[in-house]
Amino acid sequence: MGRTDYLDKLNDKQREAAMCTEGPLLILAGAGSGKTSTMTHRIAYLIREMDVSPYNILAVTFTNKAAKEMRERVQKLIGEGVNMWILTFHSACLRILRRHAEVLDFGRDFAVYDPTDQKTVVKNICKELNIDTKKFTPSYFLGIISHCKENRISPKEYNAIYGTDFKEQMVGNVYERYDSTLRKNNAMDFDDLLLKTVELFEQNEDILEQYQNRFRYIMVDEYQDTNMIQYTFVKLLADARDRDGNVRRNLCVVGDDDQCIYQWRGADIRNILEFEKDFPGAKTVKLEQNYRSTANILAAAHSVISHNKGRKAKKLWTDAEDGKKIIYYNADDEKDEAYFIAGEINRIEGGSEMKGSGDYRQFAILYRTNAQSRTFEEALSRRGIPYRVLGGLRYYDRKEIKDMMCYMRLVQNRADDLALVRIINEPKRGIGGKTLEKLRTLAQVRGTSLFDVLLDDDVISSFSSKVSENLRTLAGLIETYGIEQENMKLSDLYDGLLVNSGYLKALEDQHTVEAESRIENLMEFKSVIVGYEKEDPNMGLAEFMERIALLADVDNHDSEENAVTLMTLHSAKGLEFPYVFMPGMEDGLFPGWRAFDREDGLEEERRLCYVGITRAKKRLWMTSARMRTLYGRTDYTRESVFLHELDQNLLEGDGIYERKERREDGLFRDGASGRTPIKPFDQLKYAQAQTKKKAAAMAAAAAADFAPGDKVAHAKFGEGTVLEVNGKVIRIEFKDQVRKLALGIAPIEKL
DNA sequence: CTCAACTAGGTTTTT
DNA sequence: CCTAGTTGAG
Repeated sequence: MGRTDYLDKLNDKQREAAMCTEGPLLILAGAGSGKTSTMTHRIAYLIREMDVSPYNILAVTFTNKAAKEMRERVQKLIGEGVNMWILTFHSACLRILRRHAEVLDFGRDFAVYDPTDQKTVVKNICKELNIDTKKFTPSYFLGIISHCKENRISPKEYNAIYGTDFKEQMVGNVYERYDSTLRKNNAMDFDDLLLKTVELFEQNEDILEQYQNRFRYIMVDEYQDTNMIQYTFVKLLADARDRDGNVRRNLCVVGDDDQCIYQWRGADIRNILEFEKDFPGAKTVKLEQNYRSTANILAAAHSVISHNKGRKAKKLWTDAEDGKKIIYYNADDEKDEAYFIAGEINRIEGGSEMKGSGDYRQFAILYRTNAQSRTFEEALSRRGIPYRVLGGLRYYDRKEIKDMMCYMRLVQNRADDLALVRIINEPKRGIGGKTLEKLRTLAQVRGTSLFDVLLDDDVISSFSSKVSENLRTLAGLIETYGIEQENMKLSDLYDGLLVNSGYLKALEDQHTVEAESRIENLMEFKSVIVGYEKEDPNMGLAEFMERIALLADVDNHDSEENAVTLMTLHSAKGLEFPYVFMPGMEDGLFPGWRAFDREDGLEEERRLCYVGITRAKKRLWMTSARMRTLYGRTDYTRESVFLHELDQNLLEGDGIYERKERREDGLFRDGASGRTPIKPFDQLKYAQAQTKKKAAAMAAAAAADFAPGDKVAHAKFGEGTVLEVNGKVIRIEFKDQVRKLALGIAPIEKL
């Protein structure tokens, strides 16, 4: 037995969980209760005390970030680097599938299609089937397809079950074609990674056994967010038998039913609620001591989440001080909200708590939707506060990055028609719809990939000399690098493709600001590649693609960077910050409208709110805006249900935070401020209000522009109308669009 | 075939 | 507000 003093850092419950190594174990870990610490210590304990080889341990998480953190912390505990499977569900499956691809009739280098690729595939199918994509959007089909895959309904089964009406037949048709297209392209989507792995296990007992024997100890993080297929994956691996026939089930799952926020994506909260039923003899350990937040923050979180029904009984407690109260600010509009938050960050940073240390990493602004980030970016940069935005448009979704990735994908996997179509005329090679159509039909008739058609010189020669020349060059390029990739450095391959494809030159010739920034992005991508190379000098193309395919934007951020963090509440799960802002606390935004479609939609939003509140260590702000412009429309709002549910005693003052400063542009009259009284939330009224909302909002917006006694003037301005109040231009109506203008436009007299 | 100009539609959350 | 798709002129 080694020294176990590293376990002293754990509290009794945590230690109990860490040292319980055999049989099924459920760790109900409340927010901030030292979940990761417990898990990593458990792994360390297995290795150091129970003589378990790291080789025999599998730990799965949902995010790369969580996997990375766990690995780092385990390494710290047991010393040297360990080659252990601490991976996300998807990357674990991907690894398994690469090894056994042939068994499933896939090529070893199958591609992984991201949502953009999926959309393209469905779009093409819709075109083939003459489906009006305005009536049925690609995402409509993809939603159903994904749902099917999560619940293991094959296209055949779907048709058998649902083939009744026209719409369902159409969906079934699309699903079937989607599936065969991916297979033909030697590609899998995210859902496939799990689905095919489960199928592999079920259809090949020997392979399953091989993994069962290897992974004798399995741990699952965020178990509350597992869906049906993930559950099956875990169950298959855990239901192993020992030599003497006993079921082993050394499965440890960790989670918190209050933090289940992915039900909309198929997560099944029952997995955690019924763990003890699924795995008889399971032991349950509850971690209820919170080490993260002040007592006030914890109480606030509790006052909100306790409105949910059907929770596992547990209550977090803490030794920490009460701390400051929660600040609520009801802003005029989203700009005012953003300026307030920027001001508060300045105030705290320069205040007694931080004494101007300039450490902006301590702040986070957590919003419901990515669309909200813009206003904050503006307000923060005006005040010179550094920030970084996570999520939103993914780095790898940028056109130029995707294009280069497609070049690389094609080199790796020539059957990837999607990639070829994307880059065949990028840069411009004079290949339009007609040429492409010809190639497509040929490929279809011959039953080969598009690329194979390009290699047929007879075909190529039939085009005009310019086109055929270009196509030959392209095909040659891909072919050459296909051969050379083996003994090439990854970054050289990238450079080679970038230059020899003409992609870089085409951008350089544009001489526009946009092209410049694209080139910059491509250079940045190169440094990403070089970074990977440094990590592993032998990294091949396949491995690189694999690593990058499953990367989310959130994983890409540098946590060392001194900046305020802006991200969605969803991405914030698992993180913590001393100072947290939760803007947009308005019905319709948070909780979002869609929450009312589902039976327990509101409960899920409430859990999201709980997640947000419990991210805060020291202080928490909540804000709302009385008027909000989102997606170009301005609407009046009302305060979020969650604000009403919050224990009002925990709010500073009586819930009203007096504004410290006014916006200097003077768009709003002083008399306009004032707080809507708190009324109990009434869902029915709320729904009715929604139907009348548009008309009311339009009338209200018009009335809001001026008050009785204001000097109002209209004037024609080109094709639009200018509205001026008290000598200041408020807005311009242009055709049917209303554009609010930045100040600085000339007053009417001067027009 | 390419480019620019315009229109229409869609906007929660992610591996 | 965005962007993706369409249209029409070169």
